[in-house]
Amino acid sequence: MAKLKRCIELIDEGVQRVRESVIDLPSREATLARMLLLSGDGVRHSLEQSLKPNRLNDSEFQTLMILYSSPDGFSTPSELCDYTSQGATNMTRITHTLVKRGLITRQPSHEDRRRVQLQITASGRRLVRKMLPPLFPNLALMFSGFSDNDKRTLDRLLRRLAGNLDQRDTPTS
Amino acid sequence: MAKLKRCIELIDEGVQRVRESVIDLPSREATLARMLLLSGDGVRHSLEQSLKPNRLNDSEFQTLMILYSSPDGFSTPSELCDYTSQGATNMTRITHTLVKRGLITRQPSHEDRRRVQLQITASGRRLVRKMLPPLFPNLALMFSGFSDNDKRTLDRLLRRLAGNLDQRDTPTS
DNA sequence: CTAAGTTAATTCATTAGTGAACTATGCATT
DNA sequence: AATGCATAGTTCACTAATGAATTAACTTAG
Repeated sequence: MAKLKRCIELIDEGVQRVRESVIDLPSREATLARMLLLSGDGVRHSLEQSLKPNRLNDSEFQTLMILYSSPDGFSTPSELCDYTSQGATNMTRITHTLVKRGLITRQPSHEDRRRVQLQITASGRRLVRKMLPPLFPNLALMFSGFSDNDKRTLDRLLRRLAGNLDQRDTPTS
Repeated sequence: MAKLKRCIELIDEGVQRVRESVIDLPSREATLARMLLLSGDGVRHSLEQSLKPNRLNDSEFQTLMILYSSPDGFSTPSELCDYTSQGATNMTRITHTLVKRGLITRQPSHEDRRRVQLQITASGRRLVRKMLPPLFPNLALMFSGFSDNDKRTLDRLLRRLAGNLDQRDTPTS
């Protein structure tokens, strides 16, 4: 990494050259889409660098954070799947590793015996409180040079993009 | 998928709740970072849906596109690694699958015998020209409702973000 | 009450991608 | 020419995530 700007230059050049041989190429949109892919990967990479000392990856961290922020500290695998856009298969693995590390517990639900109750442990809460503050400087750096207005605008545009992306897989027919 | 908006709502709620117990949480930045992760994943998912009928994933497609847009249709694995931010290991795999499908050729370089010359084939070019146009409507949908000004702004903000992310892994010390 | 359908979670096989170690070539210095 | 160092590409072992099939438990319609 540490060369996103260079990648964007290469995208610009590539799109430009493809444009010469492919008519109607929506070059602005193609470039934006590539930059969004790149930004997402860059943010994830930066985040995971910060998480690495604690041997958690992004999806494990996210899962732990949801349990942390849940009012009672409880949830279930399927709920966590919804929240994290992970498949059930992967969530099984994630929760197993978190259990193994003593950050959460799993026990069968009494109301619905298909379900599994997951709960964050005291140790899990402690880890979250320890991990969060060191992430803040990264976030600040990431958006350094962004005015309040820039941030609001980016927020607005990303929400609109999300709405549009949702359309795609919702066949309107 | 098809629920990015829902995920963003959950992020909003989660960040709000974490804010109550963690002082100094930069909630706006945290939300933006999560939305960028989500957007990147959403764009990739949408793109890969479109690529699937041709049994290519994003990194294979990207690799093929670079060879397509290269003036002479030539490149080398290490160059492709730079362009795609893929590791050399993975590029070995990617080029092997593209060769197997007859979309590119590989032959040892004469100038430098460590190198491998990769070249897109006529069949590879044909596939690219066939695949591109069906992607355009998706790109249009993705940015529907975006004014020219919105697109310019998003472009500008993402470039700035990329610059900031590059800082992170470049220890200024 | 029971048959059919749905949901929750898991297992297994497979795909993608990474890091470390290795081979071979080229390059620079003496 | 011999030594040391850097680069290009590969292999191998491993991690992360997905899709298909499976098991068990709940739900609903007849």
